[in-house]
Amino acid sequence: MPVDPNPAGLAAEPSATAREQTRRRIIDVTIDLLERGGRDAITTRAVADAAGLQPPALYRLFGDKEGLLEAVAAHGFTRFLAAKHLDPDPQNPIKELRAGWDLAVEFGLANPALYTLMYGEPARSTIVFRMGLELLTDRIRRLAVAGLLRVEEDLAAQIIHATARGAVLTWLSLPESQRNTALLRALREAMITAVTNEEPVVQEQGPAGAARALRAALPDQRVLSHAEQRLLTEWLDRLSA
Amino acid sequence: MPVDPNPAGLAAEPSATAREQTRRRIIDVTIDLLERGGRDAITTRAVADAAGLQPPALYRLFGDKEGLLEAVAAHGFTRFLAAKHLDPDPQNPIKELRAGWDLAVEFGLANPALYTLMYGEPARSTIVFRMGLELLTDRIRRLAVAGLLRVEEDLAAQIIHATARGAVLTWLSLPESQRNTALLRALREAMITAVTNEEPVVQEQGPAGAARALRAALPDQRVLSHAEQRLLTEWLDRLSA
DNA sequence: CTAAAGCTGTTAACGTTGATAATACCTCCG
DNA sequence: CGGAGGTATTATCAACGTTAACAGCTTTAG
Repeated sequence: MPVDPNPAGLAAEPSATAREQTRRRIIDVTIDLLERGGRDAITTRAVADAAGLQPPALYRLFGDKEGLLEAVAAHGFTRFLAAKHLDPDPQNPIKELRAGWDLAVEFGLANPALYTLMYGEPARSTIVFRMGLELLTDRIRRLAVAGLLRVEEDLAAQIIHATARGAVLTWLSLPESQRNTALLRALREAMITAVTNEEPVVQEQGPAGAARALRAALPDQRVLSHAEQRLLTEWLDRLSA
Repeated sequence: MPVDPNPAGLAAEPSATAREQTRRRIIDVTIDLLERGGRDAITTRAVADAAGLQPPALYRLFGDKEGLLEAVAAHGFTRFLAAKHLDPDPQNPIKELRAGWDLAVEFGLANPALYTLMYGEPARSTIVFRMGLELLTDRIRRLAVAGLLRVEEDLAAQIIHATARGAVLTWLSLPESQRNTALLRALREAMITAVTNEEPVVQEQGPAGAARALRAALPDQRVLSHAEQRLLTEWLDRLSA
């Protein structure tokens, strides 16, 4: 693993290092090759040729063909997200969740070869997989704060990802004549009902509202001891104030 | 495409033709190689060697490496289904639908390499894809007859397939420490509510929802000490589950 | 019974692929 | 000026998918 050529992080921001520039160029031509000729069009020779290099140069920059593919996957996704502008201050968290799911699916349908590269084999690119999941955390957090989350946050992220992944891959497997957007809508709404509550379980947002809601529901719980519940109740009272 | 050596369908049932026997042997050793060494372990030379043949023999039997992989995918699935015995006269079609979905997912989790081969790339094996969908038609038909189907039959099949596919691939992408069968249950029930008219069981919310809301809002609070917040977070995690 | 036809499988080889060692270029710094 | 260190190149390797040419064996035709 090569070290950062600019460890101090000084200046040098405007134009990235030459190394980074060639990396970007290679990644770009690789994505181009991928979308043009499919997965098998990516050979070290073809990529090097399209980037104006010789094959061994790739190995110094990416270590491996797998490394190149990982870099391509990661960059392809972030590039797509950068093109879209996300609502900076959303108000309806469920609406926002729908939009996020649609965005992920749209990416897959618009870049089938790249998507297949990223999410076809489960073995590859746990990095990209985690990137995608972490992208959801903010949205899910907002749902939780609003008292709209039906399941744990991690599980919610997994459900959202799984439905989107199944939607994209199934869609791409269907012959065009059988593709119907009703499939996408149905899966999205199934995701919504699995992840969210229709009615918020807390009246007002913030710690105080949530604390009051929890305090009201506390008598039903069975996982805390009496002593724990006593102390918890005290804290909830303080938080409610 | 070679013609059936026994077009009349007379006798000759007990032992298949020699051609079919070697095909089976090759397919078997290929599945073995696949499960043992992953996708890349399938090379024409390795397969031929394991089957006691020379590589060109494969080309006469399967035409192509892709043809071999198709045959492997198709046979792997049917072999799994043959091992399970399906309820010949089911009475509750929704229960049967759940069982069918579980079966498909179970197959994926038990044969990850084979499943990835079949359902990783959407381009490959539209044959196997259709086989899987058609396997659902009977179950879906029974739902429709009972008046329990919420959507068109084709769409229902697609939804069932997509949720199972997303479930398996997502599960396999997760590190073992994060795998939780709640994901599978949640996706299965989401599928049920999307496909059938069954009223979703209004699961008792209890304190979990409020606990999740409070946990998400906790970083904003200012009335509890660090230590108190730590302990509280732990309790909230338990209450959320 | 003999000879042609047809499978089935082999040997040998071709072009391509991912990958690496050895080497040349080039720039920066003392 | 003269190394040092990074960068890219040439030459090459082993492995892969695939094909042509040919050899053994069984079945069928005359």
